[in-house]
Amino acid sequence: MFADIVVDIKNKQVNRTYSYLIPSHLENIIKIGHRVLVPFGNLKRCGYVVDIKEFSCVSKVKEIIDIIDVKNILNEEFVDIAKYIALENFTFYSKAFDCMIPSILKIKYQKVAKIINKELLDDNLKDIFKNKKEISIEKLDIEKQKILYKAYSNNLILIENKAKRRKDDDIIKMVHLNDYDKVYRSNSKKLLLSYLSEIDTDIELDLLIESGYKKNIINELVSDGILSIYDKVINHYEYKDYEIEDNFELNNEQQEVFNQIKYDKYNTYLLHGITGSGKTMVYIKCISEVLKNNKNAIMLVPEISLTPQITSILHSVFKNNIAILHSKLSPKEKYNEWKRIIDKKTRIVVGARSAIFAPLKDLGLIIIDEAHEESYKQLNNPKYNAKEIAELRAKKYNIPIILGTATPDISDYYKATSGEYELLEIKNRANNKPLPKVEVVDLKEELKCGNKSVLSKKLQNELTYCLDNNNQAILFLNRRGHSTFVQCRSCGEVIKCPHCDISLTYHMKGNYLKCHQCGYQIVNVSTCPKCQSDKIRYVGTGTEKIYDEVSKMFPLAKILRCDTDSINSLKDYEEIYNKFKNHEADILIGTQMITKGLDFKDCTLVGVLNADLSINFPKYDSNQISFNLIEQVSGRSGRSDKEGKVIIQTYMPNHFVIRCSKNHDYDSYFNEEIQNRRLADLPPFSVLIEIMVSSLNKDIAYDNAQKIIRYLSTNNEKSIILGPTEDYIFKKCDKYRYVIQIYAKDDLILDKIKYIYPEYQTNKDCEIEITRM
DNA sequence: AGCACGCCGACT
DNA sequence: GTCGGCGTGCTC
Repeated sequence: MFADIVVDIKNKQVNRTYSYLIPSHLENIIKIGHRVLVPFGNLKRCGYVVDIKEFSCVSKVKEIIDIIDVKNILNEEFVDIAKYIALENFTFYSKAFDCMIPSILKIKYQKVAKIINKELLDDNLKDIFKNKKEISIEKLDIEKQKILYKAYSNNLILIENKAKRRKDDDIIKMVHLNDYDKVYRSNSKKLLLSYLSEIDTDIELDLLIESGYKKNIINELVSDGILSIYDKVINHYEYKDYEIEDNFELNNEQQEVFNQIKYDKYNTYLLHGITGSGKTMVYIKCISEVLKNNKNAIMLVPEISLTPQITSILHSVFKNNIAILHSKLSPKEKYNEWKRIIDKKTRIVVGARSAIFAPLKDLGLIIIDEAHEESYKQLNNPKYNAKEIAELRAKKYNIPIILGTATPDISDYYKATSGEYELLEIKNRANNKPLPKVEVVDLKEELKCGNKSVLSKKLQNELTYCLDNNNQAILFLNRRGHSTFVQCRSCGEVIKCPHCDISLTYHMKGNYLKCHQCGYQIVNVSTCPKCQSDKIRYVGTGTEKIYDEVSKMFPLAKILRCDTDSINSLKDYEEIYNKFKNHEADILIGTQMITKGLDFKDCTLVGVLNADLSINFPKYDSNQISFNLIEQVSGRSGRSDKEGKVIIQTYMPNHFVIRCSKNHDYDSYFNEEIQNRRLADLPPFSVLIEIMVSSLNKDIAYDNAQKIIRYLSTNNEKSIILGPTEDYIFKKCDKYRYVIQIYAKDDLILDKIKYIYPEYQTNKDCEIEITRM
């Protein structure tokens, strides 16, 4: 038998399958999805079995060396998913496999030098080897490496490539005593043999060695055929009985939604429920239902923000039947959760984007909470959209997907209205409280009145009122990361990255300037690089500045800051979350992080400090992103008996996004936005594709972009092709970047686009990157 | 990725 | 003449 194998090398030239002979002793053992060790050139590499065939048309096939995982960690389903990712998102096959395997299980490759014969070594070499038989080359300094390569070319030593796998916790080496009649004189051998016949069962090798029996004695007996060593796979827990405490009642609206979901066929339900409508309760009922039918469920949530509270709710209901996967787990912790899934110790997986690859079998349901979130798309290595993977898996198992959100993605809602998805709605909050009142403050007017503060008069008053009544407030500023930059007050020079088109970001910790595009750094800048003036100014507009200003205005209030700069781990986040929840602080200032799913009963005021930041962002879906953000953050206000209030600060009070958010009017917003999209041929009326053409040479990049446009334009009638235009960041890492936008309206052009990629696989002067938006 | 092969300049 | 630089092409 032969296996088609994808070799674990991320390189354009080997991004295909290679055919290998399956050795007879591994036939029927090697299955699709197995990881195997294969010879490749003079390398030993990990390979993924993607197909098994009777014949091979290749004349010089090599044989598979060995199987890497005794237990199959991937299967046909994941092989198909990997193919999909590689093909649809223009990436390497092996890269696509990477995201399905816990990092701890990834194969480490190393190059080692081995001694052939000690007598061949001169003093120099002996010194390098010390007393070892083989040494790893990469760790040595360059001079020593040179000596070794020289010795290798003179046939004095061997150099080999090795592939190492982490020791598997669930595979243990067992020692078995065979029948024998040989009599040993060696005392230690006699001792060992008498011990083994005494216990009369197989024993772990490690245990024997721990009890003082020497490895070489055991090995000698193995080579004499007296003992044999074999791998034993431990674990294999079956699902335990589970008690589900789902005896809470759904309200009528929730119950009606629950009743409409059918579990025996592939279907996508769009659950449109306003903030606070109790979507989580519906999810829990649905998951219980699936478990009752002996099937399992995956639930995706965006990033870490939901985990502390969602997991505590789910934990209280599902106990240990739940595994949690998120990006802030250490590789070891991730692996532990992953193994619980593989070992069938858990039946529900909750996690961020990558949890869609959870090796859960017998799927019965996939839930995607906050389905409008952008974070379900991974932007690079490899690019994929967790929603699409969910679709693949749901089709495979013929099961439903639930997309839950208060602010559906425009394309999703369009599909729901056109019948492709099934629309489920919850129109009232679970506690029947009205949505918070929203007031819009025109920042132009504030400026006219001479208020230069980040907080409008209105917001200041509301904040005072809120704090006086011992309530809590959230202030939201949509400024991602650190947005401080450095400017010279003498000449006005803004310090920019020499390799990119953006200004450098100041890092207080460590006192250095860093380019967030290419990583370029300068330490301790005290004078202007242009005019040598020492009048350097740090300009900040991030949450840090807001924090300072608000603490000056409200010196008695306890204030917390929550953004990517102040949060390093899930623990930090949970600490802030719990502090605010327990009312140990009065004001929470933050970025996107604080907009999602949080539930604080004393929070009655939400301030959106600058709604325009996201509306003006140069993206086709900036309206949608803004509406979602405002709606989501508004939903944090007044979730319990206390009435909530929202203040939106903007320079564009008449923009339809602001107008509709003011009344929490999704329908009007949808109608206006879908109209915009229809007129501009934007999704869902086309597939938006961006091709980025980049080169160190500006002209080469431009000419190639032109060439691609000419190619795509021939015989194209329906689709719209725009560009080439300079990218938002025109120069990045010394490369000039041009962008082509395609509003694809038929499959023809999509096929054509797939042909562009191979053309540029070997072009060194000019790179392309294709992204489906 | 890593190596062999082949073509060119610069040196014992 | 040869040594070593890197550009090119191949690995089942």
